[in-house]
Amino acid sequence: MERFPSPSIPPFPAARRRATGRATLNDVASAAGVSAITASRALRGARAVDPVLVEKVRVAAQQLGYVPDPAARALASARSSHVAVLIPLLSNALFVELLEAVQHTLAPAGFQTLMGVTHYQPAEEDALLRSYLAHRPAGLLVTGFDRSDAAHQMIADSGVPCVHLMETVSTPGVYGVGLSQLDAARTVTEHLLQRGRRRIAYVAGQLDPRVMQRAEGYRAALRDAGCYDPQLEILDPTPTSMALGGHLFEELLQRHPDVDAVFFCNDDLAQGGLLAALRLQVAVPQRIAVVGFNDLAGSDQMLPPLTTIRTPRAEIGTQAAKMLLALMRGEPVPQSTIDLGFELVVRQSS
Amino acid sequence: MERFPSPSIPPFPAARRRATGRATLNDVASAAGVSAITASRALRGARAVDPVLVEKVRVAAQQLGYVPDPAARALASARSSHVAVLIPLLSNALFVELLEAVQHTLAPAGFQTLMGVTHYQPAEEDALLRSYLAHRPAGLLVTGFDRSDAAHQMIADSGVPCVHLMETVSTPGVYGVGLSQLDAARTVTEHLLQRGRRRIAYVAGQLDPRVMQRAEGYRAALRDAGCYDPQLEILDPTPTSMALGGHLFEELLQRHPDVDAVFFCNDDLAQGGLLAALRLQVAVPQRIAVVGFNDLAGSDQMLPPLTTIRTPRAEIGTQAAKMLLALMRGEPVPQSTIDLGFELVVRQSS
DNA sequence: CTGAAAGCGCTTACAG
DNA sequence: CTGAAAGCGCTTACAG
Repeated sequence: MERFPSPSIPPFPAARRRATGRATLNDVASAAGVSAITASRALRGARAVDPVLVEKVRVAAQQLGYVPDPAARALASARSSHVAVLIPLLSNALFVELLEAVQHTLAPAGFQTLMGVTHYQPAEEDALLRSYLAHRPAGLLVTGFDRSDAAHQMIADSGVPCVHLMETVSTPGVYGVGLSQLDAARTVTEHLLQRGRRRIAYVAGQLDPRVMQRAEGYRAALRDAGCYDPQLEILDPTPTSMALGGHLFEELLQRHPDVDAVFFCNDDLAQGGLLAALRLQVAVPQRIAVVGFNDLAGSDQMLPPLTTIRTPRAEIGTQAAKMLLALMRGEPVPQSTIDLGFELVVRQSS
Repeated sequence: MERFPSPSIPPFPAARRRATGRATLNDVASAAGVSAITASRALRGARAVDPVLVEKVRVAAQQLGYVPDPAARALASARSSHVAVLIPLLSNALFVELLEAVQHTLAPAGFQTLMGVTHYQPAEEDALLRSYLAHRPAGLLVTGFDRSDAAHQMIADSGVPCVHLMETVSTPGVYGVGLSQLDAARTVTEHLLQRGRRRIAYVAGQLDPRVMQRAEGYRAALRDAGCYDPQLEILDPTPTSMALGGHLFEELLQRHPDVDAVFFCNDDLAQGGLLAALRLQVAVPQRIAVVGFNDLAGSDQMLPPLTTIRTPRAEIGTQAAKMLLALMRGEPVPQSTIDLGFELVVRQSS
């Protein structure tokens, strides 16, 4: 009885294999009786391949449970299946909805979304861009047009197709899907004017580019009506929140007892303001009208329900992703800028 | 004068190059006067390399602006720098905070986060897992322990380190960071009992596993107190929202006029309930006490401020990411399960 | 419409 | 502590 039998059949050649055990394109090709490159083309649906062979390859891939290796594909083609999406913040529901729409559109097309949060910091955006661009993404989605020169340069140099979210512009060769923040702000301000308000405040947090564009819309409307008063602007760089909204609302009433309307730059601020009014027993809209921006979850549940501007962020995400898809595929893009507009939603707070 | 001068210097050899123009590891190696493999080891800080050479390589990489190609690295090492994170929903702020913490911990360690949203659908989770696992992620983070057999199998077969989020268990070999949803629910229910409430309702949406674990905690507490009444449970599979909370609150009051407290399974529901109470002029907490779960943004701003359970989701994200980092590096993990607990936050609604 | 060859930019596994 | 060779699994660029 051998305790340590020497194998009668020699072991496999001192394997240098580092294979993962998964089926490879070559496995599929030999199973289908074609070359690797034909299998590759058949699977990608590229170029003309004999339909009979395509079917053979399909079946073989199916049977072997073949899943293409994204790393190999990226290395060989110098382009990955990743799309990097840079958004300022995740704590603003707006961007969450934007992101979900993007992902929902990109995923079925075979692209993975790499999300990066910039926290409104140009330096963070630069770092993310540097890191993500190293991955040679197939496409890039960024928020707004304001960024560092270095960032602009990196994007341009990379040659990666890029679509800008949330704002509108008309610079040729620059792609974007959004709305005019200025026009929307002007619209809701004019709504307050039409309701007879004259002492209208603009209360803002975060002070990112879009918040400042809204400030411009607010100013334009009030200047046209001849009742712009810079004193009625409260601009706080703190990130927006319901708590901040309540706090700034109180501050506003103390500093300007004669104010008869407030335009909050974002709904979370406005919701906090509405709650503060309830706490302070300030009648809305009788004593003071309140309006917000974005129509976030809960605004319709407030007491009174909040008048606001509905922004089409989901549609922005979808359209931007579709535009990017076209750019990545080298297809023609009918228009480089899409303005999706906005909607004034009048509820009981104004 | 030649209109079409033929070049005196021959063009570069009919290049088969498909290079990207970026510096490669070989460029760095020759600039530093070492072999590619030594440069590779020096840059990764792996194995012992002569400190002098390490420095040379560092300088060369710096000067050439070398950025390693993740695709090549993934292909050669059969492991990417991606970590896939599967969460149920992005519309619940809880998961957004969890995700941010994860990303914040993983990014400095050089890992990219790939987020996937399952919408609480096992089939969607299976599809995401299949797709993400094809990318050979370095690690995996999933929410909870409930999933399809296929999903469990895929995770196990992949050999990819995996940490489970949000719940606690003690299955050996299974890694997790979370809290006992049952204990937390029991605690807030006991709080209501201590305040003298006896007709305590449980109002829930979504009905995901954790919501049902909370239901068990609620039942346990009430059974112990001898006042469990299954009639007082309203279980609605609809996703939670403030609007749903308001709606279910009204329904509850109509069906059970004698109810003296409500435990909402999530704060958004509770906030909606509180607003509905205000609208209906139902005194909280005098007529009815209201408590929530998670302590989401705005709960402290409500009227009255909401009593709730604070869950440490950011800390869960951080700890889980750290645990995963250790697993990915093959470092020992002191304990496979971390229970981060919870905190009862008593405000004026109870 | 199809294929043989080369190469993408790294790391593994062996040697020394 | 260092390196030459091979290979990861695809796609590109040429030919035919």
